Amino acid sequence: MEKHINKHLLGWYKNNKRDLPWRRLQANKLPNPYYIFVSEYMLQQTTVPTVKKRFEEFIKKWPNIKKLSLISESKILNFWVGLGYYTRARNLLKAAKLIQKNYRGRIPENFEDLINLPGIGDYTAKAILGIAFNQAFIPLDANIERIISRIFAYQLPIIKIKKQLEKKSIKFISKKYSSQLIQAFMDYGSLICTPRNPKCKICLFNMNCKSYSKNLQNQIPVKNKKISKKLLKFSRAYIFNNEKNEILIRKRPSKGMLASMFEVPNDVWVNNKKDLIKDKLILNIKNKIVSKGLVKYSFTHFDLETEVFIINVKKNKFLNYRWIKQTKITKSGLPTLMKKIVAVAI
DNA sequence: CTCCGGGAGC
DNA sequence: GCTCCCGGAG
Repeated sequence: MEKHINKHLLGWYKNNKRDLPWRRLQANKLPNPYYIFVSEYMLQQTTVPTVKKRFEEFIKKWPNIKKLSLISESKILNFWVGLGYYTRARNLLKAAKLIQKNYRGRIPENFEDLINLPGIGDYTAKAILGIAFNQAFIPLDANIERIISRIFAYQLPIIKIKKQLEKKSIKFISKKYSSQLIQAFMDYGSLICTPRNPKCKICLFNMNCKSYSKNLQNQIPVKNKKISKKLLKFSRAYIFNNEKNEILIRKRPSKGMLASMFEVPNDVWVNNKKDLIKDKLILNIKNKIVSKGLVKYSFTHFDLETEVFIINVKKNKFLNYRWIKQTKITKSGLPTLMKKIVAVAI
């Protein structure tokens, strides 16, 4: 059955593959390993459409490991703005520096070396080996997990059946066409065997799908049991606007949320509104402070509600701070939350 | 507006 | 098992 499904997938892939910039084939009929390496970091917890917009920009700036290995962390963090999960950017840069130093700039072609690089886990190591080097692996991403759990109609959350999925996935591995098959699976999951309302009617191997035969395709994969309602936290943010229409920003601590990213001054995030404590910068301000409304923002494990204030100040009262022009906010190194906060105020 | 999808580190 | 963001769908 696995061979039969693979054949359909490979045939389908020929005519239906997504045109993605990191997939362009080299003379050896495989993609550029550096492109796969970079794209897999970007694709962790981030959807293809978002990565598509940013990948080519990245490659233009840093076209190979060597170029990338020479830059500083602040450069890559500044680029990463809007992609989120900023640890990925730090790890990508660390990995590039290690590859330049220890492997003369060549992406390692074996599992051991890859998985020891920062930011590369089981999935990413197998994805790089399979897609870029055509080695016989099946990386279990959300698409492939969904397809396999539907084929076998597993009625438990993915997290509970990782072992079974891994075992089943091995039978699908292709020695000869590994690179194409992996990408075929992923595209099929993204376009046909979709998370919601899968297109079972036109699926090429619906006769092999236990979920389809039991009409369970909309229940599988089973959702992870509900995480209790997200915590709501509170903050207040202060837009210091100077006579040149510039806004004061500063760097966040190197640990925790939005680590080392820029921010506008804001109070420590607290669970109860009444526990809010004014940020040091605002304490001795006599100028008029005007509320501009609320910004709600959702993180992985809590939501944040921030009241935004604007204060007109003189630039020379705030030495040792960075300012950015109001007109340059969208292109600035501010993470998305901070851009939304500024947008409410101006 | 709410909900949901998407891997690694510790 | 908890911590890390953001965009798109409904």
